[in-house]
Order: sequence, then structure tokens, then C-alpha cells
Amino acid sequence: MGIRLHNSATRAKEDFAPIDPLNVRMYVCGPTVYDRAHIGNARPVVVFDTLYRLLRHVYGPDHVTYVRNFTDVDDKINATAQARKAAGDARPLEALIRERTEETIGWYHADMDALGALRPDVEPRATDYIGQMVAMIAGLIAGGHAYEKEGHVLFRVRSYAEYGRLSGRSVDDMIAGARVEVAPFKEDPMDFVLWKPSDADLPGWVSPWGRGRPGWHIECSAMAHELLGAEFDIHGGGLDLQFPHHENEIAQSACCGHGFARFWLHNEMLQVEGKKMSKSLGNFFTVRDLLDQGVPGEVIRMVFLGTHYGKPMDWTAEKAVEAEMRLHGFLELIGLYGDLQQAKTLAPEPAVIDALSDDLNTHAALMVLQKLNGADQANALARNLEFLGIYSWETLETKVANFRGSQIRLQEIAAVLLQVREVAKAQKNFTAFDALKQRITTANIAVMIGKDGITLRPEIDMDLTKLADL
RNA sequence: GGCGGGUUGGCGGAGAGGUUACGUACCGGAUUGCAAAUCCGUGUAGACCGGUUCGAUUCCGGUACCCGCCUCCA
Repeated sequence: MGIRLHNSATRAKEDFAPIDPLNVRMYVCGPTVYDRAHIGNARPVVVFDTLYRLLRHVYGPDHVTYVRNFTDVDDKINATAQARKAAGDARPLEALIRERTEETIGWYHADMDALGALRPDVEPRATDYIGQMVAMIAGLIAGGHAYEKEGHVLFRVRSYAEYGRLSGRSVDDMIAGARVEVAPFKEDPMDFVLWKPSDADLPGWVSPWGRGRPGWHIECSAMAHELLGAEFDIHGGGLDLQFPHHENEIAQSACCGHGFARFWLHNEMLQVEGKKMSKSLGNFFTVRDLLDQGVPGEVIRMVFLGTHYGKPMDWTAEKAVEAEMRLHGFLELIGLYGDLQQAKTLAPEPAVIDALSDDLNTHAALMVLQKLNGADQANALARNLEFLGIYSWETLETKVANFRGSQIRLQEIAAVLLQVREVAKAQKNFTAFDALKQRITTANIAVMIGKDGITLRPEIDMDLTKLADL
């Protein structure tokens, strides 16, 4: 079974065939690096990481190029830097901007690594591609698709007949909506900025139109073209980017004669406890907030994979708890029966590949894991957990080693407990036994009394130090 | 106003025109000094109104409600 993907451009599920199977190319809009990534930012990262893993599996790890940019020129970044300068920092604005983007990229990497997301093959920064943007803008002007006015360069939307096709909007309808800012230098209300002037307090680059900085949309067009060529396979991003960002990318690139992306994939939005996440509602939080609260990255990933990327997803604390329970069960099976050396030699389960190949049906893939768990297939379970990016081999090895290391100690404690129980039964007085059992329980170890004796089962946050004297 | 998504059992959440989703919770049983955990098992569905069909939760049409985008938020 080949890969099928829902293409936003055609609104249909289509067979995916790469332009060049030896180099499958995907571009995903990355973050504007002005602050910590919030939980919603993480959804496309996990979605497209999963697709990346599937493509690498099908076409070979060396035959996929995944590009995700960093937008490091942006008014919010400028604002942060200017605020620091106003607060008394004497360094030049450029240094403050650089510092801000550097630290934000570092945070982003750390947070997304925690979610098990592989680093893309290329992570271009917009500021490293200003020359390509200027060249593209110049080409658009030469072709009659853009014009300069008062230091701005604007894209002439009416020059591109297909404008609005991706998002299913007509230019006339949008103008009727009248929520478009009409700057005096625009020929048409829908025209958007390719280049804008920078005064001395803002970062800027020399250009044929004076010192200035690029508009947001041209960045992705220029970087995708430079790194992936005039035509490539997949362009991804959040649904909120479909309009105007992706629509504008298409217009710019198409008017430069680029074929641009053949497949467009959009993930639906994430909500929190049934509502849109926003600072005013108090349900706004970052990935780092969750990690710091003790919600592990693999739990966040499990929750994400539970809902198809094309559907709105609700983040709730309850889902996180449930995901953690399931992972705990998986780990126990692997801890008890897994052989990770053996597991590494296995191929991912065909049912998992089939599920992902069907427009990234991650939920179905998780159901396969559930079945493997139910069938005590510890090695296959480990292999597929790794394939889906839920656990790395390193993490699994550590967890299994800890589990097995603790097993010996747990057996010793179980022997003590069993002795106490024999005494209790003989004397028909269970007070001492219950007290000891309680101690073990508070160390986050489940006590299971069966006819074959006593088994102790460690919880995820077991604390053996509390039982050091036993 | 324009465009799009959704509505499934207590909760989360899929697929499939007719056969058990699955997980979790609840209930019953086994087990236990009592529990917990574990194992086994039962039950609980598909917003509403029409249509197509031998048969629809699954296809088509309509209604209601919820949500998102149209504002350089993924």
C-alpha cells in the first residue's frame, strides 16, 4: 500500500508519489523565534515529524529532505530587543536581536527534542537568505507582479488569477469582508508587503528599494526555492497559515515561474479544555510549562497522536493522565519481557506503516501498539514505540535498566513483606503487616498479593530510598 | 458577511453499508484476612429530520448546536 495524503490544494486524499524518490522534499513553516513555543506550536512539529519518519522509512533516511525554517526577522523580536535596550542594555540593537533569537532557538530545540521530534535536515534562518528574497522580489517587479511605493514593495494580487484557490476564497469576497488594512500606498486592498523600509531603530538590509526588511511571506518562498528547488513534494503547516501566508507563498512563487509544492498538508488547531488557547482565558501554556509540571514529552506526543491531524484537538489534563497510564503499561511489558537488542533488529509493524500511510492515521497506529501490548509482544511494541518517536532507544534502555535494577531490590522487599505476612496470618493480627504495606505503597510501589506470593510493581515515580532500611 | 471543521456509549476516540473497535470509567466474577493490583466477563453509542437501500451510525439532502479562519497567532 502506498502513501495517501489529504492534499489541501485539491481537498482530496491522493496517492503520494514523489517527484524524485531519491530526494523526497518537504517544507514546513517553522516558528517565529520571539518566545517559548506554546503547546499549540507543538502540534505541527509532531505531525510533520511523524510524516518525516514515515517518508524516511519508505524512501530511505538518506532520500528525504525536510526543511523547517526559523523566522528570525519579525516585529515581535524587534519589540523584545527594543524593550531590553530601553531597560538600559547598552549593546547595539542587532546584538540584542541576535541574542534573543539565539536563546529562543535553543529553547525551541530543547522543547521539541523532548517531544521526540527529529531535527529537520535543514533549519534555515530567514536572515541568512535576504539576498535570495531580494532577488525574488526584483523578479516579481520585473514580471509586473509587484510594485514599489514609498519604500515598500507590494505584491499585486490582481496579477495572479489563481489567488485564493488554496484557501477557497475569492478576492472580491475578502474585500467585501473589509477587514483588510488599507494602506495608502496600496493599489488594491488585498496587496501584501514583500519588502518594507526600516528606520535606524530597526534591523535592515540594503536593497534596490532602500534599507529595509522582508515581509513574512516572501521568506518561505525564497528559502523553499533555495533549498528544495522550484518544485517540491510537500508543504506543511498549521491551518491558520493557509490564509494568508500559504496563499501568498503560492502567489509569489508561481509568479516567479516556480511549480512550488505539489501537496499541501494542514494540521487543524489545538484547543485547551474545549476553548481556544489564549492568555486572557488563562489556559495559555508553553511546552516548557508542561514539562516542568512533570508531564513528560512522550505523554504529550501520545496525546497528540491520539487525534488525527486534520481534526481539531483538545488538550486536557485528563488525556495526559490517560496517556501516561497507557505508556506505563507498555513500559512494564517491555521491562518484564523485552530484549531491546532483539527489538532493534525488527522492522516496524506493517499495520503501523499502513496506518500512517493512510493520511497519517496515527490513532490507528496507536491501536496497533495496544494490540501488541495485549499480545505480550514486548519487542515489537518497543520497536514501534521507537518508530513513532514516542521513546528513543536510549530512553528505553535507561528505563528497562532501571526497571530491572530495581527488580532485584523489589524481590528482597517482597520477601520481607511475605515473612511479615506469614507471622500476621499465624497470629491473626495484620496491624504490622498493613503498616509495612502502607509504607511500600507510599513509595509508589503497588503491592499485589496472589496465591503465588507477593509481587511488587513499581510505578513510574517509585522511590526506593524510602525503603532503604528493609 | 465569506470560507472551513466538528457533533459516536459516563469520558476520550476510530474504522467499516450488514459481523467485538480500542482505551478509560462503571458493574459482575475469580483472587484476598480486608483491600489494591491482576485476570475473566457483561452492559452502555453515533445531534435532529427526511431520502436512497433488503438493511445506515456509515451514502445523499436539510435543520440545530459547537469550534476555527478571514487580524505577520502553528
